[in-house]
Amino acid sequence: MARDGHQRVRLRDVAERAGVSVGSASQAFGRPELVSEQVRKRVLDAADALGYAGPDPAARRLRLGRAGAIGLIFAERLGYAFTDPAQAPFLRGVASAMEEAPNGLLLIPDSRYCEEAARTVREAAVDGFIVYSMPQNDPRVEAALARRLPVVTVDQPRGAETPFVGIDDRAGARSAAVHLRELGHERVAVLRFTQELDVEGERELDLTVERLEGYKEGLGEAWDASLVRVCRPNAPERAREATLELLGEREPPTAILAMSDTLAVGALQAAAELGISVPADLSVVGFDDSPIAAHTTPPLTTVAQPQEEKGRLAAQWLIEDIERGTGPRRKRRRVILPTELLVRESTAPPRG
Amino acid sequence: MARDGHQRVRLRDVAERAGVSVGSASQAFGRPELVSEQVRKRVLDAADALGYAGPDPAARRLRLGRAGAIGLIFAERLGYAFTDPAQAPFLRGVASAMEEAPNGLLLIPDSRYCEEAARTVREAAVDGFIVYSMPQNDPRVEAALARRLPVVTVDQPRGAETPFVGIDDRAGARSAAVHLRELGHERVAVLRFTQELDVEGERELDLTVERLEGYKEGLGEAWDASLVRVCRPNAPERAREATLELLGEREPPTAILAMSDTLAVGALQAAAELGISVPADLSVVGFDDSPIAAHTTPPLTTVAQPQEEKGRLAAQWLIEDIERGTGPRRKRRRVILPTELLVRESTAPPRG
DNA sequence: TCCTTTCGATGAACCGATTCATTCGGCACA
DNA sequence: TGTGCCGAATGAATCGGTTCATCGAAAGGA
Repeated sequence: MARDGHQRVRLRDVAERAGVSVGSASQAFGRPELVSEQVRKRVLDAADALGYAGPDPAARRLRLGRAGAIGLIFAERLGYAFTDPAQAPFLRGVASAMEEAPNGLLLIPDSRYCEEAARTVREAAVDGFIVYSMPQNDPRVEAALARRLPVVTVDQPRGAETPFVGIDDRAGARSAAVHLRELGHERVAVLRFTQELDVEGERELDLTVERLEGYKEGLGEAWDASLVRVCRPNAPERAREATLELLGEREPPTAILAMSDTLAVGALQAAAELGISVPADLSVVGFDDSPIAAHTTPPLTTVAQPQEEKGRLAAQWLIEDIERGTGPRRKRRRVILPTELLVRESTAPPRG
Repeated sequence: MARDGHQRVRLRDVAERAGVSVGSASQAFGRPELVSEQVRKRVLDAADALGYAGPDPAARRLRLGRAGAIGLIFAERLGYAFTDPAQAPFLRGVASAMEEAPNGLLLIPDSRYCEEAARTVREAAVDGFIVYSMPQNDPRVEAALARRLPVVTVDQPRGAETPFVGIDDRAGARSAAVHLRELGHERVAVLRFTQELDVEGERELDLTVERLEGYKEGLGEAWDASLVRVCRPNAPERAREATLELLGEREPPTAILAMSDTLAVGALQAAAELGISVPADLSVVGFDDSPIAAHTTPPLTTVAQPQEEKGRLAAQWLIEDIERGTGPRRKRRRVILPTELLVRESTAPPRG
């Protein structure tokens, strides 16, 4: 027995030591009911003695034709992706749908170099992909589609010929705006995501456009383009700065529509810094109903979207497609889940 | 060409169509410099025509002996894991260390059934594992170690014979407690994690014990075991309830030590609900310096730990080990990164 | 013209398993 | 004793590539 740098132990070695054929050894692990109790024990003992950890995943995968994992392609750099707490419920949904089978979830980190990232997609050992909030024409998305594996798209891009899970962003945004109008707000600022995700190429997030349209529709004549601020990345800091700026103007807004709770948090923070009371002097509405929304001070009025359900559905559909194999394509599935305005304590009629 | 249920296209088919050997076809993809421009073009064209998406990952992995991914084993059910925003920076660190090579990050979801989870670990196509904050003797950890792949442990478990990255939990906790003592607090409550992670078997998180010890040391004679509350899971809700209860007592605490920012958020919320001012009437100290800590109201005093650095280091070490292969084991690496008390605005001397 | 290089293509061996058609041994029954 | 049957073990084929020793042809040099 080699001491430190021991060779990899193969099934063959185990079989040899146990004095049986590789076939039998394989059965002993994979389907015990096909071999005699005796052989099974001998094989297991031999494996033990040799320190054999079980069949090599790569090899069995090749033979079985299944990777036992699904890939998840994120919108931004992996790191930033995790910054938005709204994604946690989505992942939870995905995970819950995957609990039954021993599958893994392969995150595809976005590399600094786009080409590398696409390569990761091409070389990923997975049975299918979930594409989550990606801009259209992203090289990773294209690489995923090129692999001809089952793909389910969530939020973005909407156009592709794949099953799609999304929400009615426009309606959700509109409901937030209408809420403020009904409270009587006239000057409403908007904290929005950036439009171009990449410096080069105008890769738009439809989602951003949709929400913007929704705000516009809901605000009606109260819409004021000069009160729109772009926040990039989607993190509190930029929102805080933007809000400080907005509130410092001669005629500050009485309410803020933020495209995410993360941005709303930044707005709340700016208000607190300036001693401006929310909701008495400023109303704030978020989007997502992320886990933090209920725990901010004051608790955030926000547009809830069923993130967990989205994740669960996407994973479920994908797994179905994978299991059906290259069978007959069902008609393209597509669902738009509803949003709901959750009125908490960050909104109130404007003063005066 | 089959229409819908088209067969999988193999390299062999491409080679045949291009009129070259499989060897050459392989080279055309893998190392273009070894074949003539002419052959390369022919192969690529043939691949195109056949809709060949590139070499099958499973097969090439088998041959290459590298999976091109590392596994990440989390503490709790995958879903809950993502609930704690403190883990985001850790993941970011891991991701950043992985950016260079086209690697994937395989999350191992905890199944409802422990056995399933261990099986996922056994069958995961990865080159190594990062074990992150896991209780000792967890079946998944054991499965990971049994695979004889490189493993790096973070936070937990401390005992294993693997490279280890952690922080000085006790010192961190102590510094938080000392801070409160120096401000003059006498009655200090503690919101702690649970000790047993599983109903059966007392699988302790050393981390919890360590922090508890730290608090005890720092508080000295102000330590009062009757003011300790267990919060499970690690989410604001339980902390909120516990805090409401604590503040409703006849002689409420003037300060709270929370083992995570997530718990601290719950405490802040409870205080806000009761109209108790933080920090005037109640001081709160968190742990982690998670992304939300700076954005709570008021901004949270907390023990910062270098999550991102932990992630980066763990991934770096793991990748080194993987690349060195079964080479000579270096002496066991182990690092305890420093924590730092960040005093923000949630702590002040007690009233009166 | 003949001998060396050099460059590129070839195809067999291999990666580590699973599967399945076949063979074998033993037992029951006629 | 011969036949039939059944459960269990066998081992070759296969999964889809990569690699490398070998070979051939073309080019260069004497």
